[in-house]
Amino acid sequence: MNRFTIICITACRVNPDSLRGIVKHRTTIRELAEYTGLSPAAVSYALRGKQVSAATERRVREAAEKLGYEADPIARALAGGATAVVGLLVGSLADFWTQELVRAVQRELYGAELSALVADADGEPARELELAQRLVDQRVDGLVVVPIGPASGGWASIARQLPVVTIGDELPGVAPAGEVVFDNELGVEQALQHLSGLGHRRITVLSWAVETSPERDAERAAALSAAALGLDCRVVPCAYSLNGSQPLAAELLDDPGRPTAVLCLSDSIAYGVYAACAELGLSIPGDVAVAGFGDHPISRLLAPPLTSTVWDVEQAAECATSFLSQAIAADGPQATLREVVAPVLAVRASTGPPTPRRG
Amino acid sequence: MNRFTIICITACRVNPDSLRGIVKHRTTIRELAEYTGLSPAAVSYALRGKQVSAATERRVREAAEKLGYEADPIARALAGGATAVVGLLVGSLADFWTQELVRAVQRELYGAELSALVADADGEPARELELAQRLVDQRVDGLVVVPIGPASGGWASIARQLPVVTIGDELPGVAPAGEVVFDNELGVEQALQHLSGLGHRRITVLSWAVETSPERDAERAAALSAAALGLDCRVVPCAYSLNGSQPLAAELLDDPGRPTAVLCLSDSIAYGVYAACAELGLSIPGDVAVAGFGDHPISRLLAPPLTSTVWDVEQAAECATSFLSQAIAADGPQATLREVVAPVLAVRASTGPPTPRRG
DNA sequence: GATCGGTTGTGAACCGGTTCAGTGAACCGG
DNA sequence: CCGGTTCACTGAACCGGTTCACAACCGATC
Repeated sequence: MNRFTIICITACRVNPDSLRGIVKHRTTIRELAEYTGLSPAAVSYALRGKQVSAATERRVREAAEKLGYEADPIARALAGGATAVVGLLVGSLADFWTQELVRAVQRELYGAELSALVADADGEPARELELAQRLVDQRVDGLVVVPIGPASGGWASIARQLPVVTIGDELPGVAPAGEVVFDNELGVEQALQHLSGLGHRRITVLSWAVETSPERDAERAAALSAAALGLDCRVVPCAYSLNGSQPLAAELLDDPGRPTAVLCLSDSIAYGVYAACAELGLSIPGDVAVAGFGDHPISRLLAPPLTSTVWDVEQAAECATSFLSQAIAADGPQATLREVVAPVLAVRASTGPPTPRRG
Repeated sequence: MNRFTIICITACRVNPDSLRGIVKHRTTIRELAEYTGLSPAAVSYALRGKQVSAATERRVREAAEKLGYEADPIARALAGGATAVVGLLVGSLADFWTQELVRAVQRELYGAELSALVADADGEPARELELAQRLVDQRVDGLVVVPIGPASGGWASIARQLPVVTIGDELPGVAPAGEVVFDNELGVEQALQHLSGLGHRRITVLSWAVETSPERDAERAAALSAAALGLDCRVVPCAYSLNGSQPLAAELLDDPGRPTAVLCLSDSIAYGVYAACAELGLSIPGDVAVAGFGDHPISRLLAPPLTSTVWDVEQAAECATSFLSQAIAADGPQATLREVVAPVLAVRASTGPPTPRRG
């Protein structure tokens, strides 16, 4: 059998202009240098307003405008510059409040001309540090963390490499660039006082299943015991989502000796309690009073509307972004910026006085 | 006044090993080359299993393992390789269903060892393309888009540069790498049939305020008119969020000639209607029946539980990620992968027969 | 034994910025 | 007029990979 080899040589002289729009060519700094008659180094400096005369800077800027030059973020990152990307690491994206926080942070970052590389530990504390390292490898300029894991040495090492801002819980011993702290201690105290005031004595706290450091654990225990004067109060760790809390709540409430009130440290958890109550035919707040934490926009639409502790996500996001921007601009270790967000208890119909049990 | 100049010279001989853990040093490909006695090029090839003998490949892999070598994603990206980052561009992160989708996509991407650069157009269609371009500039390997804007020429150009997968609406004329399509036409038809079957005649559809292309607009109009046989059906565009829909719904319902049923093309919109009803003292479904779209996990917890059209976010996310992975691996234009997700109407207590009006 | 084709591996250029050391020119006080 | 600064800019190295063109080597074929 014969084999034919067909050779086809086409001489092709393409006018570069005709490629515009088909293959996009980014203007490089060297082209800009040639155009302005300067060296690439001078252009690089000029664009960042350093070490050049005002006249040159203006000339370069005009040329950049004209040629539509924009620095390649990847090349800039490799050379050690900023990427304008920050990492946003959350403990559990399944939690509705966290979702709202992500939205708010995204909006703020857009205003600050930053992009976000979002990572979700999906409720597994062990995954947190690995994801953080991955973000660092991507050369993010900074990190916003909503921690659920313990504050290990790995965090300290990361915080030394780039600015880290925490939202919600702290990472003790890490010395981040900024902290937006929720005063959980006070929040829990207020909520328990409210329930206690209504006459509840047997209360269960559904806490998030966070692998806290000893200090934070102690903090929380202290808050609980302090506020719990005279209260029969149990703390149960719980998955940070609706699907996680529903079965746990069902088990907890399907018992004549059930608590008269449940305080959930996240609205997502409270939603699971609602679902469990519906399943068991228990009425809220008649059979069991329920309070949440975070105050998701939907909570006031539930039946009954959910009593919840308001944590302002907009404020938290604004602070965190501002802290991070400052730390990135400062470009060196500074004192930790800190903002404590005060809890406000929004009392709604899901909490009322306990009804006396027959038996 | 005297000036003292203090010169302090400290001869400092640092053992490189002692710096470990203080400043993290990434092993580079050249170090790995030196260690194995090969050239950097050979190592690069070996790590990607190309053009090298099996023995060499094994040797390099072992050395990489031993030295803890991991390729720098930034350098790789600059050299034209893959970044293992994909862009996730959503029309409105304020929409709860979109939030769920983002969560699901994140989880899938984690499984595929990809990271996500998330961008939110925040309900503004004009912002969509700009954000997409920004993601392309960041050298993402691909793009997952939940579009709200029109399919302009800009999209076609982007789809030619990298794989694009759409979820939900399509971008006609763009030829993306993959499409996960929601059959909105059928979904709307089913919902309207349900309402019609209950006896509703005057129905308002609160649609998302999407700047659709003519084709999609026509599609939707066709679906509506086809299903709306005998129905007095009005379509009103609405912001894609609770806060956006509540005032609109309040205005719409504060009118004796109000519709007997409202079909919302997103659960977020329906939540706004619930809020408006609470405000106006209208009962659901007695005074007005309400149906949603998307079936957010919370919807079944509302009072009354919301009738909604189920769009499975897990399935959509899985498909989209799979399509994108395939397209990235194929590394060249392929036929568009396509999956149509069928709507399933979950009937709950928020829809019932209309009550006759007095007057 | 010369030629050929295929496999492995190398050297160097390249991606597109940043930055350091160095050079000339202008400037200044003595 | 001279030594010392400061200013504005340049050349070249560098970040850490990828890839192209080519060389060395091998066995098989004519």
